[in-house]
Amino acid sequence: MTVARSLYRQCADKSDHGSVRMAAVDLTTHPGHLARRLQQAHYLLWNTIVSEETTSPQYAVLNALVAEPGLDQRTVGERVGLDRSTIAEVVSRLGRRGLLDKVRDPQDGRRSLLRLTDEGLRVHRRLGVRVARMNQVFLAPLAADEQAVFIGLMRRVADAAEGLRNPAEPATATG
Amino acid sequence: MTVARSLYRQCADKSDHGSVRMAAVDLTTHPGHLARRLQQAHYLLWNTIVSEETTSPQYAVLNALVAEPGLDQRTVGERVGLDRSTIAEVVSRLGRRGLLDKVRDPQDGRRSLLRLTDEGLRVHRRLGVRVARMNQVFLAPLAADEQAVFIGLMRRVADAAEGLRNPAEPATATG
DNA sequence: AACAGATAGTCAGGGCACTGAGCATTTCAG
DNA sequence: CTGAAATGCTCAGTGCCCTGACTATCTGTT
Repeated sequence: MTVARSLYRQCADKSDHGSVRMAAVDLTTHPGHLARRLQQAHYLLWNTIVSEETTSPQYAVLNALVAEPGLDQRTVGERVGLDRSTIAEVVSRLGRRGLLDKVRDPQDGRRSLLRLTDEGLRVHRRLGVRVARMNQVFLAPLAADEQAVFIGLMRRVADAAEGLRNPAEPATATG
Repeated sequence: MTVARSLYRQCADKSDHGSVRMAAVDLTTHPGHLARRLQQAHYLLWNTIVSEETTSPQYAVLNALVAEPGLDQRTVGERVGLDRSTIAEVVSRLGRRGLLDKVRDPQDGRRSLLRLTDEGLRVHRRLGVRVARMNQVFLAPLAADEQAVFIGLMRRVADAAEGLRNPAEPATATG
């Protein structure tokens, strides 16, 4: 209701210059801007604490394949939240480093089936401890109960937006 | 304390294959992974609700220059959370579109001073309403009080990590 | 005046993330 | 069985984001 009003106070009075600055908003109250800064913070911590070679999205892919070996590329992307183009790039890099194998599905010639190599498994295992430590550092500014709340809220917002991506099938029966 | 243990349960027993999957973690409990997904969600909403031409970081730069016209490039980057390389690219794009002017500081030949053009001001004003609407949609899955909590938590985590970037001057007087 | 260090900006390079176009394969309707 | 629709993937193009190397300018010493 009043949110839009308070965020963007149009200056009806125009005292030449002083009121022009009123048109600017405070970005630290914008969730989108904070989400971006949060991700940058995470990028930084990952790079210093976890690994400089293996990125967070790459680790996510390795992790998905540890959980479900032989998954096809599209599904892996869906599991970790990467679109078709991005998952292709990430998989390509992991393949180039010999961390996973990629084979055409004999049953369905469109699919690419992915499977970790021993080296891929080893990298995933080695990084696990550091990832946990990084998570602690990331959330360190919050008290224990706040951390739980924070994660819950992030998940709910992210999941909600996920629904907007996959427009949800029109539910078969229409008339 | 127990966080690392619960997040990454090493499988001591090895029943061939079933226990291997235990090594995988649940990414939906990882703040970093959620931060990435959150930012993607924001990107999507921005693209559909606010603008396809002007991105969120670009808007942030415009906004900073509305608040403080004639600011130098580095400081603008600091205000909106963009490093020297990224701010250069964003400014270049905005300049190419004629939304801002960039001039060398006569007082200090290293600096580039930035100032919005009339068109830049117009774009910023036009987007303001949509940005507010987008923020509402983004936070819609949360109740009003939860939204406030969420923003507060994000800000604290982001600000804390900010400190790690700029190692903080040794603070002059120590004794 | 000269030199060392700090500072602002550029450039090259690598990675993530999206869209839109296009290709091959599979599936389904007729 | 055949053509249309759906599906999985690739490719080109754009933009954000970082690091490390380099240039130009300024500043404080000596």
